[in-house]
Amino acid sequence: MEKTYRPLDIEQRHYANWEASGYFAPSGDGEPFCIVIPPPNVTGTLHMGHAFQDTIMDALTRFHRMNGRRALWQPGMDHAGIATQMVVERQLNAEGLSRTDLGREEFVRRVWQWKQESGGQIAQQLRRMGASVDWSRDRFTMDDDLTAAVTRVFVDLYDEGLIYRGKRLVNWDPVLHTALSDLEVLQEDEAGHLWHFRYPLADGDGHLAVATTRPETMLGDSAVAVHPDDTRYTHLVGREIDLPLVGRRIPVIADEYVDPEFGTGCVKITPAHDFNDYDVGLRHDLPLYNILDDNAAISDAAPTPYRGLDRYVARDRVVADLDAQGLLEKTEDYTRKVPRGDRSGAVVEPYLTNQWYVKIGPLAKPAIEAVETGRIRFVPENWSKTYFDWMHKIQDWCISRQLWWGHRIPAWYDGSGNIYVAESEAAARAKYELADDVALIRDEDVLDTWFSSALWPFSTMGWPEQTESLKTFYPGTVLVTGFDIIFFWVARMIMMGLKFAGDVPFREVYIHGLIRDQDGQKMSKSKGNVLDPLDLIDGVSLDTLLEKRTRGLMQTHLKPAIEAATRKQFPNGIEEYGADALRFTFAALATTGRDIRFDLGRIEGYKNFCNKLWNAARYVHMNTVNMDDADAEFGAADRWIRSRLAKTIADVHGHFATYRLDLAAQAIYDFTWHEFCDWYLELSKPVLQSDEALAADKQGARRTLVDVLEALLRLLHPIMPFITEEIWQQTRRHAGIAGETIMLRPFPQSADFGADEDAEADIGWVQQFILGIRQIRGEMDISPGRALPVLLQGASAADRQRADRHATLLARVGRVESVRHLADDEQAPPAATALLGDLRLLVPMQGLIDVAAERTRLGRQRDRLQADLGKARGKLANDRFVNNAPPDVVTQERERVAEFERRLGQLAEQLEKLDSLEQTTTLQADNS
RNA sequence: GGGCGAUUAGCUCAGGGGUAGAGCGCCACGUUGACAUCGUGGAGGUCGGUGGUUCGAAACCACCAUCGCCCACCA
Repeated sequence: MEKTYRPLDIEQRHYANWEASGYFAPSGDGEPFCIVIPPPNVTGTLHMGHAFQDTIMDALTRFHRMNGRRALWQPGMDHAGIATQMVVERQLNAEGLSRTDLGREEFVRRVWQWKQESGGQIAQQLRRMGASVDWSRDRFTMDDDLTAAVTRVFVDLYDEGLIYRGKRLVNWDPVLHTALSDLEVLQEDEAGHLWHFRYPLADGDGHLAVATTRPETMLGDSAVAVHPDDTRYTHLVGREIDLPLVGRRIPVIADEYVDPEFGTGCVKITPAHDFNDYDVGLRHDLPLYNILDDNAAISDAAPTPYRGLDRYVARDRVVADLDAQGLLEKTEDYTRKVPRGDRSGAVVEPYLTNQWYVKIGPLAKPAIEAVETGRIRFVPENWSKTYFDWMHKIQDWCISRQLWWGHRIPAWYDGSGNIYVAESEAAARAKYELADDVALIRDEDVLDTWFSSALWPFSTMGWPEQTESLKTFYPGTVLVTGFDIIFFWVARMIMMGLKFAGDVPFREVYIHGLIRDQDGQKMSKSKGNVLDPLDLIDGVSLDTLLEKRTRGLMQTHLKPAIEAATRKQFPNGIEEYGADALRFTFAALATTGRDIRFDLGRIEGYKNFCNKLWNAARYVHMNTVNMDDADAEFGAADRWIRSRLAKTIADVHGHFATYRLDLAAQAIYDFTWHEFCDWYLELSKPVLQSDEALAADKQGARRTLVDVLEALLRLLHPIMPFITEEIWQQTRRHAGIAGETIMLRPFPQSADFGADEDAEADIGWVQQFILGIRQIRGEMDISPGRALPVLLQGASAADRQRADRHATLLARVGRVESVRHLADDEQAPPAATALLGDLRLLVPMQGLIDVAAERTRLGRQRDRLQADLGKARGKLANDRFVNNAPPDVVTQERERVAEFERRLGQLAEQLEKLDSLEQTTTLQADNS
């Protein structure tokens, strides 16, 4: 092995081998385990959120696979209707073409071509992350069989009356020219105005005032509403208004919807362009005036002067015209919510169109129950509340989109506008017994991308065929996803799964947090703070990083600031950390449900951890060449590390079971670094490097080194697959283990290594001994290389035994030159002191130790002890504590006080000696 | 307007009714044949504030502050 760990040399080699060997496919006959990947957009590239999520899913999959489960991580991609169509349309625009120039068929062909050539980069990036997805089952939401599943679901829902077509207000994106669902519309605060207009009463008896943020919509007003209990306006209800600019007579109506406290208490009602007004219109049977067209320009339904004007031009014109007529009362500054399409960013209009809807109530009810009854569990459980909140007030889902890329709606119309829904035109003719000469035209619309995503857990398994996969891997075990798509995706999968696959789609939903930058900001292209996971794996130069962060920037004025910030944070670019360090970082930060600030310090530290492991392995391998089957005797240190490993393994199992990858990572890290490397490796050296040590003892140490390392690699494999495989390929030979890959070896079990309390106590004593000596050495500035003589005072029989038994360890690891027991009546020489229970470790001072420094050191210890003692005594002096606290707590407190007192006594004695010593020294100095 | 979350060492974060933790950073010393991507020792926190429950609160409860997120039709 090389002296230092170099990730890039090894990672890609192993992945290629795993994939080629078919290791990712489910195998064996264990209990099935299944995770479906949240299908990334075909247009997408891997970002930090993916990398984080994929790390979690891969760690879980590898863990369960190693535990004997028939594990499937189902990969695939989403056709991403709007996003993909936008990408290809942009390309066309660059060629001076539009999609209408091409026509639908040719355009769709172009999209497929784009997908073949440049779609799905993310699949390669997933490989770099080490994702053990079963590529042989890769699926795309537009594949023929998945499309068939979509069509089938649509037809079944339609036949059952759960899909309907209706004309009502939808969120209309005037740039993309499509309807959007409520979820795809983001409400954003924007500065605007509130205009107060006077509307003259038709009988010439004055006017009333209305306030609006959208003056142009007054062209479509059907009424003015007041609150029924608003006595200011009771006399106006039932009278009419002369609508200015339009010349229409509209009524004044009373409706509970109006808030008398707001504005003037009079609301203009525009049923065709506002969701609330639409409802008011329905209640009062008001006419709808659709004054906009598909581009959100003023339509022919409005008076001639405004026709064809953009909505914002029309707004200015309306305000000016009303002002000219003296009808503008006042203009206030006002912040309002502006709805924008989440893809286009365009301001969305409530717009009257024909669309397809899913009647959601009957689907939502069982989906709510599934979570209420615990058939599906959210982790952390808190998120079920978010789920319920949304599900209880869920609205019908608008599923039609006026796009070309997507699953085309399986509905046909005849000349009279009758609708026929079936799997195909032929099926429709058969189903509805239509004559061949009836001309049918297919609906132009496609389905919301999320419609097919909702079927993902069973469509990928071959549904509606009752395939072996479906039977085995549905329901899935756990879904791993971000809270941002609980509504978009999780809820809809639950509804569709229950409806069509006969069961919940997964048993648990693990919700993880968002990856943010070091300042807690969301990573986004426009902020220029994006980190590319591949750059963390491979490293990147500053120049490349600057280029990536500023390329294609919309707001070019931010470029200098982004460059400056990037130069400041990454003056030398980003070094190469490797996929394992990145994965370990994600795992260590994966506390459930909480957002994560990505900290480069952490990944740096975990790369060092890789190096630590690497070098520990080098040491183990170095000492275990040509292992034979000679008899082995396990010494205390061997039994100790085995016991510690058993404990760690048990902890890791527990942490995986509760999805606490952070705690699992922490437990492994601590064991590896602070127990195996810091202690066991050091403790093994005296045995292995000694000429006197018995062959069986040496064999015991060798056996332990290689056994523990080998198990540790398996323990770590789910989080760090590459480095563990690389090392394991050597370790297995030393350990005499068969098997071609660590991936398919069993996950360690606690019982493989027994707990050993005696060994833990024994080595615990050795550690305390050595730590005591080290502390003296460190604080007294004694060279680490210098071996120290140690005197033991007040040793019990057990202390004597241990000191003898572990003399070699103390000598070598503690750098102790000699250990001598002071006789009971023997006067201790001046010495630096460490306490180990009743035992005192004395390091004679002669020529070694500065008396004043030792006194300061002991004084500090004494102060600390006294503070603790004071607190403990205070508690015991409190009757209410003694009477009310649990007896064991009181006992424990008494023991602490005794312990503090004993140690304080020892320290006081030592300090006294130092005092007298110093006096002597001073005396001598005076005399000379 | 509702709801949720966060606030612990300089930074990033665990923890959790009785003794405050890790990594990074900091200080000192150190080339002991696994590792300087390291070793050894050390410094550093009245756990956001106030009140309550309790023998005991950093932890539980209430309120407040600050920050963040989600949902919602006030023109």
